[in-house]
Amino acid sequence: MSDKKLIQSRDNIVEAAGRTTQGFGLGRIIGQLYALLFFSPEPMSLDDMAGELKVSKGSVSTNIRELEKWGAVRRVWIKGDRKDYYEAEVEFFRVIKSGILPFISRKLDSSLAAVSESRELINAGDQLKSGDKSLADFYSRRLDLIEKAQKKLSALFKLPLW
Amino acid sequence: MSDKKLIQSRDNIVEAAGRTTQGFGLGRIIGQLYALLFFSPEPMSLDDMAGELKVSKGSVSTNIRELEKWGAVRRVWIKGDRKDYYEAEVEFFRVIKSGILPFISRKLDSSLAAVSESRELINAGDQLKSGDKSLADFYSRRLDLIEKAQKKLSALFKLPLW
DNA sequence: CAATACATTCAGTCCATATTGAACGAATAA
DNA sequence: TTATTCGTTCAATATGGACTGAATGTATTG
Repeated sequence: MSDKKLIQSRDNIVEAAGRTTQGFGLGRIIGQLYALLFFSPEPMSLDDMAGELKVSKGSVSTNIRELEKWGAVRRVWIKGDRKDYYEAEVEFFRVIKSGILPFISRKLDSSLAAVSESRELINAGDQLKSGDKSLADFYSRRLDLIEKAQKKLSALFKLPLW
Repeated sequence: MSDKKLIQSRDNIVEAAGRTTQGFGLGRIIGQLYALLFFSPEPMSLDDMAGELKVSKGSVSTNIRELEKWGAVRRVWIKGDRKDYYEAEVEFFRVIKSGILPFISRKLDSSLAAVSESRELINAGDQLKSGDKSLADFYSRRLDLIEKAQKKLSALFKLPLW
């Protein structure tokens, strides 16, 4: 096997990772970056990564900090070198637990603010015509369903599964 | 409370649902549609929905069938009427279990095809220069990590959590 | 039969946002 | 000090894919 074949097999996964993150609405580069570091025996600098992926340094900077937030990569210091180097956190489940799940959780929380708002809007009104009242009751029961699901979901997210 | 206030509180949630699905890379209308039906006391036709959301009938048709695939809405027949009517499946967890999780699972599976491919590429080569060999070994160990995570993940997806 | 009333399709348009790259600031080196 | 060498920012651009709406197909009605 030539070195070229090895690089090719790595690039194959890099590309797939990019497609995957793109498919989940996270952009292509973030997945490619993680895969690149995951298959790098040595830490890489921003310029290294930009060069390998043929993308701008600005993109690498932005995306690598996103990955850092998730705990998917970490910065490593190399003595006598001013550049920032990064390596991948290779324990997937640590990334999922400490990075991805909280990320999803936060997104959901922010959308649930609307539910509380609507609940207040509905509860606030007391003087109702009879037709409106039955519709308000219906809405109220629907909101109950959402809150029930919310509780189940957040309990699930807190479960120590791994 | 006026009827207007009720509609407003519904639209508030419809909008939030649209933002949420958009945030997850699923498009705005699919979330708005589900929320609209979720808060409708009666089944709605395609024209009803297009009218309420001010979007094209084509969009409604496409998105409602996506929701149908997920089991998030179901078609209901109203006698003596040629239109298709839809109502929401209001049990969130049923939707998550039978619609959303399999959807995610399929996405992940398709990206894991690349892993097998790379595994084969690496295992196929036997005559290696020594430098290449150690890199090949490194890649091989990384692939092991991915497959380990894959197994944990698919086990998790099959867990009867609710 | 023709006319109507519906849902679906898909080429074209449009929009959200991912990505770029020049400008900037900070830190180090000379 | 000035000149480099980094990383970051953000206005501008590029791109993927969501959305539109006219055309199409199909079933029903008259």
